[in-house]
This record gives sequence, C-alpha cells and structure tokens, in this order.
Amino acid sequence: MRKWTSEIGEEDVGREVTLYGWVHEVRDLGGLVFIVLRDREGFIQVTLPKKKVSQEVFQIAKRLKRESVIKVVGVVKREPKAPQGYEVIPVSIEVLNEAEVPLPLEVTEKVPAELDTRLDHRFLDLRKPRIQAIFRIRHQMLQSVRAFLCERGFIEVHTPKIVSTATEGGTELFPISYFEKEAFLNQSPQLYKQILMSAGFERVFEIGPIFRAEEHNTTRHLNEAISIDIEMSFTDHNGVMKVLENLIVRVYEDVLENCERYLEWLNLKLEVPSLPFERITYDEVLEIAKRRGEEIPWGEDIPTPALRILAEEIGDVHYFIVDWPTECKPFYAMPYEDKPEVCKSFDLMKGALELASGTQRIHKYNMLVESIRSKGLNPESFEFYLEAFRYGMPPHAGWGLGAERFLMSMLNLKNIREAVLFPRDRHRLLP
RNA sequence: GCCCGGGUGGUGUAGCCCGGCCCAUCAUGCGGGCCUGUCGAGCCCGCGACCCGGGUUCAAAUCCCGGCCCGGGCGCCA
Repeated sequence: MRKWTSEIGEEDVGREVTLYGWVHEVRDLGGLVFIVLRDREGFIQVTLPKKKVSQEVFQIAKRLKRESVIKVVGVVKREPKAPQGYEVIPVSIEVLNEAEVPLPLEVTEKVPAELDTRLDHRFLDLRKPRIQAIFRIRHQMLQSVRAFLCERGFIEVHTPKIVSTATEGGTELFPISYFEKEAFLNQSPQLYKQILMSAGFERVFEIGPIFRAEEHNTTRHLNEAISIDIEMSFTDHNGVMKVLENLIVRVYEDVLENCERYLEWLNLKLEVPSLPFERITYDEVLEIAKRRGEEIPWGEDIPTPALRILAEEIGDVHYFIVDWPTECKPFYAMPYEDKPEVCKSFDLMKGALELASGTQRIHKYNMLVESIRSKGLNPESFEFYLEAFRYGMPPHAGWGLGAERFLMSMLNLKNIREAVLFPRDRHRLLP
C-alpha cells in the first residue's frame, strides 16, 4: 500500500511499504548507496547496502538521475543514523519516468536561482519544499477565510469577470473582444457585490480573480490577483472592519495550528496579531509623516516613502488607516454626515503594505449619482448598477482583501510573485 | 510610464571602474573513476559560458551607441 514519506513511522518497522516520488539526491558511497526520495510531504532515505539488496536493484539505484520519478517497494527499518529515524531497504525500484539532465535549476537549492529563472521553470521550482510550503499555507488561508465567513452567515458568490465598461474608474482595464462588442476584464467585484445587497443576500463574499492593466513594476503588484471580497448589509465601515480583523486573526490561528510543518519548511515563526488592530486616522498619518520631514498635502494619497516611515513608527504590525479624504477614495465611499470632506473608509495595513481597503457605501441613489458626477464619471454608463439603488437598497459596507498580499505579509515574502503559482506581471505571460 | 542598476557554462558567481597578464575565477551540476553510514558526502580526472547588432582600438567580457531581456526604486493600487 502506498504511503507518503511523512507517514512512515514505528508501526511500519519490519513491514513492506510502497513509496512514489522523485529522486531528490543520490549519494553513492561505492558499496553503499543512499537515495533521498521526495514526495509532496517530505523525504525518506532509501538505503542500499550492496550485500543486502539484489544486484539488479543496486545497479538501478546507481544509475538514477536526479528528479526522475520512481516507485520504491521496500522494508522499513528503524535507523538512528537516518535523517528521519527510519530508512527503507528496497526490494524493488522502478523508474517511472527518467528526468533529463542537466536540470534547468537545482531543486536541492545548493545553488540559488534568480526569481526570473525560477518562474521560467516554475514546475521545478515548486518541487522545493520551501516553495511548496507557501502554497500549502495559501490553501489553509483560503480554507479558513471560507470557514470564517460561512460561520458568520456570508454566502459565497461569483460575479462576472467579463464586464462591459468602467467599474470604478481610475485603474486601467484589459480590453477584450466579446463577439461584436468591446468588453473588459473586471478590476473588482465591487459593483456586483453591491447589487447583491439590493438583491437581499445581506452578506456575501467572493474569492476570485481581479485584473489590472497597470504597468506597474514593483514587488507588490500583479496584473492578475485573487481578491477576497465581502459586502454586508445593515452595518457600517466599523462593522466590516471588525469582521476583517477577526478574519485575519482566525487565519493566523488556523495556519499556526494546521501548518506547523510548512512553517518549519519556511523556517518561520508566526505570531497571532492581537485584537483590536490599532486605528490611525488619515490626519494622524499626515502628522507623523510631517514630523519625519515628509509633507503630504491634505487630500492626496499617502505615498510609499511615507508609508515606510509609518511602518517604522508603528512597527510591522496590522493597523487601520481610517477617515480618508473623500476625494481620494472611489465614488461609492460614504462621506461623514457632519464632515463630508472625510469618508467612512479604511485601509488595512501591515507595516508599509496595504492589504485591504473598504468603506461604508453610499446607498442613496441621488447621492451616488452626484458622487459619480463629481469624480468626472458618467452616471449613464453605470445605469445597470444605479438601478439597484432605486428600489430598496439597504445601507451596507464591505472590503476587498488581496489574497497574495495577505499571504505575502504573513509569510514575510519579499516579492508578491512568490505567492502565486504562475504570476502575471507587466512582462510575464508564460508559463 | 519615469529614474537607477544589471545581462559571463544548466544554475549562481569572480573579472569590467583602470582594455593586453582571460583560449575567463570559484561553487554547484554533468560525464568517468575510487569509496559500506552518507545526510551541502569526500577524493581524483574531464566537460561546459562573455545577451544581440554596430562602433572605437594594434588589441574588447572590459570603453561607446542602439536593441532585447532582467532586477530595484517611484508613481498608482489590493
């Protein structure tokens, strides 16, 4: 019966097991050959003392090429000298598929490879346990997000990724041809999840791709990313901020509990952030920046250098920047009644990295039309969206959290591309 | 998009500033050999590279121009 390397234990001693995997390394000492077999769960040492295995198997072992796929049937032996405490003495070794040489990069990581080289040969790069761990934790992150939101009555939905026109304005869209019409890849589920509030779902979430045609070239931007979005009726920005901070904590807790091995592969110590996250107002951010010699005119977005200063002051922790100027947030952001130049909005930060942003939304039709106009956009092109506001739209709020940014910040990845299997950036369309 | 830095064997690098001593360094890898407890195995022998095009010069990996590609920073954003 097939076992994963991680499953080999005391109960297997003296028994025959079947292992499938890749030849990670071969160490040939002449009369003694060690094969390090790797599968998705880890490693096991396959040991061939010349006099204790058949000559046929011994010769196969000596000729193995790294990264070939093999099937090993053998007897488990308790062995303190073996790295895992157990080793397998093979009865047979079958080469299921021989790998070519030389390899485009080293899975053993004896020699580092540049990110670009790694991404060109991503399938090989992903064989490294350290890299594999990122995606095992990503899986846990998404599982936790789903569980957390479902427990709170959120309904998972999918909104269209092919859209007819301008969503929020601002960012560049990828144009595509949709039969005889012009269409675009959606930059965000924003408008649709709001329509679903009018549809009466009250709480929805979506985990799906977003597309941005920005020609940015940084370590924290992608042209295709996964966005974790929620929208919630009968609440305000404070309500959804609470959901967000609790969600973040939940993911950290679950990863800590269920991904111990992968955190080890990454050599990472994770600390669950404490609640509640600090709330800092936009005005306070400007003051801190000013004190450090970085003057930002009120009403402008906070530039990256100022965010770095902020991170130095506050630390590499989670915090919210709240109460942004209405002018630097999208048209759907709800202004404060008594101070309309400021809106009920927030960004969730970790250090200098923006993880999420959200707002209470404008739910009144006339106010929304006016807001769209004030941003220089044409309400007519939003008719499909605006109609939902005329026949009973509840007050609502929501946010969007970048899945890759979240993962990147949690695992301390230096480049967001590390958090994606096959990243799409300004220049990369393959693989 | 703007600014800066860079492209040397399969991989990662040294050399470039100050042209010749470079038919190019080191490691890993690959091929071969020795070796019964390796675990970054060790030892011996061998293999393999200056991004492309043009220019300067007696002489270019090295200097200049153009192109392509890559990295970082910024803007913008999640």
